[in-house]
Amino acid sequence: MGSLQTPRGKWIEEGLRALAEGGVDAVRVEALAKALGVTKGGFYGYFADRDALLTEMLDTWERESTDDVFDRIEQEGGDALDRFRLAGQLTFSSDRLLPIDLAIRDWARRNEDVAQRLRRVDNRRMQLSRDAISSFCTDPEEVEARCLLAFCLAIGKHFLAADHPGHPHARVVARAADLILSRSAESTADGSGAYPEPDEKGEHQ
Amino acid sequence: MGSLQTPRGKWIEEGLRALAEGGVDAVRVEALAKALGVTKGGFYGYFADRDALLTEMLDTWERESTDDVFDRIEQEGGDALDRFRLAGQLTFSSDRLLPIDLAIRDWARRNEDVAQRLRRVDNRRMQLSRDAISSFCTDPEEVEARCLLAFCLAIGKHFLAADHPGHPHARVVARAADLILSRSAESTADGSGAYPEPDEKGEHQ
DNA sequence: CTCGGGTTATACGGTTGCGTACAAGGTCAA
DNA sequence: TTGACCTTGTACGCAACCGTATAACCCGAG
Repeated sequence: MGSLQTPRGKWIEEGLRALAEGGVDAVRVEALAKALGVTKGGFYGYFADRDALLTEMLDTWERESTDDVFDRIEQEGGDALDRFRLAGQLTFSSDRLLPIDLAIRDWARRNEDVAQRLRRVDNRRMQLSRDAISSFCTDPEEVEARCLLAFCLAIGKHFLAADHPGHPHARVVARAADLILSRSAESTADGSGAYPEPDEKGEHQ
Repeated sequence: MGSLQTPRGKWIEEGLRALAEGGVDAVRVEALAKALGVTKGGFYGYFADRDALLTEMLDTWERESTDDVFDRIEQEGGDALDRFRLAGQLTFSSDRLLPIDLAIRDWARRNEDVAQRLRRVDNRRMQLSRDAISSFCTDPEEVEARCLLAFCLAIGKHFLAADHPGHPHARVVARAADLILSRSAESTADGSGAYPEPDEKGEHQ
């Protein structure tokens, strides 16, 4: 019954680590076994095959990315903007979830099942964004446009390599968030930004 | 001398096709050979190994994505905004370049050499964006922020799966571009958008 | 201690992929 | 026609990986 030595969850965990680091193709049974300090002997006791592991990895990711985040938000309370910001932090400032998220996005471009899951997740997230932005923007189409921009920024910045000579990257990101999440695009000249990016560690310089 | 049967370029071309469709890991010598209707016999006459092919694929992509595009822009002329828009179309509305671009972005996250190339390319593109946006926005930091948003939108939208119920995706994208590329974020209530996305084929519904 | 259930190591067969060696074929010029 | 050169097919060794079978191992219960 008990998974006493290398429990089911360890394989999933290691699988997600490999996915985050090297993409789906890096999730290899024997490689995971080596990383866990065992051989693949036990693996097929828990999973029918590699595909079964991938499915459970996606289940785990989907739960952590939605249910867990929404539970936490429910707990904290706050208005729509607070909830949106907390969700964004929990998801896109997480050293655990962010790299998995990015890897899954690339995976989804080539696998319809994964794309469908991602759509479920993104749609739930998007609703938070919609609620938040609706609180200061009345035009429904503009709300959608701002939502789109918010997500494109949160995700796209990790796929961009351009520099901003003379401007710290974190500051440019904060300023961009400002443009999207403020009632108007008038510059808020102090650059501290209403929605700072706490985990910006100088990527892309 | 002359590459008379399955020229060097054919391998690169097929390699880029495979890259666009399945990512780096899909670029396999024997698979390319089969796609070209030959065996891998000839491959190693042109390339030292698989890595040499990958390098030349990147060379080709970099040239097509920068030099070729810039030449074309030079030819057409126009003000900074025209040039920026044409560059965007040539790059991100190209059935050829776009999928390669996206695949390379994911590749770059795991390979420093590729990341460096991508940085070169993105920085050149970003300068076009900077010139264009500077023509109507004076705050240098805001210019950078808008440039960032423009690129995040152009690229990020392909990594997002969220829907916009009740709003055609193409229209939301056009509206988002409007927000970034108009002097202010005041809604331009007719949704036709100053910067439509000509090649939006209803992705994500 | 001994037995039994669950977990793991080991060994195997099959597939796919890289890179090499060499033979076979085609083409062009002498 | 013949021979040189270039390109390609075929065959090979090697490694990584999947999934299976089976034997060894560890543990707690009786």
